Amino acid sequence: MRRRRLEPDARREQILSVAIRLFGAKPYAEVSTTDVARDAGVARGLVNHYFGTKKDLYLEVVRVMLTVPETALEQLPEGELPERADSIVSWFLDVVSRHSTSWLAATGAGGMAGDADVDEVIAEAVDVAADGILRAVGMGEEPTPALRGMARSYVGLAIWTAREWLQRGVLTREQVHLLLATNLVTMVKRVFPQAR
Amino acid sequence: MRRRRLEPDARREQILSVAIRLFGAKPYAEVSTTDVARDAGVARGLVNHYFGTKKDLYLEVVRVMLTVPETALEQLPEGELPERADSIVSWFLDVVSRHSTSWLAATGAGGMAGDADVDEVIAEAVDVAADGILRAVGMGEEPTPALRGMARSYVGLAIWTAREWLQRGVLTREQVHLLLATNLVTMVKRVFPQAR
DNA sequence: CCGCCTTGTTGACACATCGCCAATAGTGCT
DNA sequence: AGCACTATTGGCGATGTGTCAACAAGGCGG
Repeated sequence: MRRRRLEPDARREQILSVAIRLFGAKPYAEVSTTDVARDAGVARGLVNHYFGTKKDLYLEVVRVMLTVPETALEQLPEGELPERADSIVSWFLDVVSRHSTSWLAATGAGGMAGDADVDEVIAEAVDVAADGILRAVGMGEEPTPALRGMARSYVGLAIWTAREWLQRGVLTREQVHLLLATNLVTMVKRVFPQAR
Repeated sequence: MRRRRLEPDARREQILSVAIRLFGAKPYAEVSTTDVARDAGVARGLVNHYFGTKKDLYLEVVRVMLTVPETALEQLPEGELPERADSIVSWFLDVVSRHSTSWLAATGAGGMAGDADVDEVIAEAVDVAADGILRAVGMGEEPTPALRGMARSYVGLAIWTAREWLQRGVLTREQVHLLLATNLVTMVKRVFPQAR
């Protein structure tokens, strides 16, 4: 058995990519650290050495899966509210459908049966998305906690609806788009103003 | 060690109630069948004897937690759409806040890291809720799959928003009510009609 | 080219949890 | 009281996880 030494960063990266693949394909409980180690061609102890506990590794995986999307909401959409809403929704659906499998796995992890650490990772990603929404609709100037809460609720709607589309396939993209854009307009005009 | 014999139904019920308490307080992974057995004053093997696997027990627990709510949407609300929406939302918030802890635990299980069986149990509960919504707004006559999907999305919004309220406490009940009622009206008037 | 030394890597040990099943002992019935 | 039925037990084997001392790959100085 010839064993090779790698730079810590490289080895860590390699193990992580294997873990992402496995956790993306099977639920948490059905992926053992032995599986990860075997697929990475590495001793099981090394996984713990680099990532600590199995849950720590999983948290890292989910964090990566959810961080991918936040790449390009840079250019804020122009125009009136309805057009802006369309742009935002289109962008969201593009991103989500591109990494659908990993995105579904990450959002489906939505709690890991109530685990606090996993919840926190997801909550952070939702926070980022919610702030992005508020900025895109022109209400990003130091929002109140209540306003951010409402925006997070909308993100929740978006996640659920996208899952309905990608996972169950009962909605077309057009229907999803309509649903999300319409509700976003309603939120901005009728609900968000009541947050004070 | 005096051991007592119980009727199978009684014993099963007793173990289940203990399991509900424990799974309601701690996440899945942090509750061992040993804990359940100890709190029930019973050998661990008996838990398996009555419920099969640990996950089977957990499924039963979640099923009970989510079935509680569907008690009393019997009397359909009267009046025009906005009034109906208010009634539905009020009913939902009442039910949810009454069993808040167990409801939070059950919906927070929303995925258990992607486990298919848990997902299915939750999906069934969401289905029931979605059909209830459609009936309450007068669109319950054999809905198309797309319409039911849209209704499920709304249920998702309701779940997320209620969690935002009960768990994080950044929204008042009034704000939650406004958000859900307003979006429900929008859904019924502008989105649901597009499902064909 | 060779020995050393740093440190990436391994293998095994201890521990926890779970599913299973033969053995045991309550409990109602004759 | 004795018996039969079955609820209940306790332990076995398998699997998974975290830890840690020991090992060796590969660069460096001599």
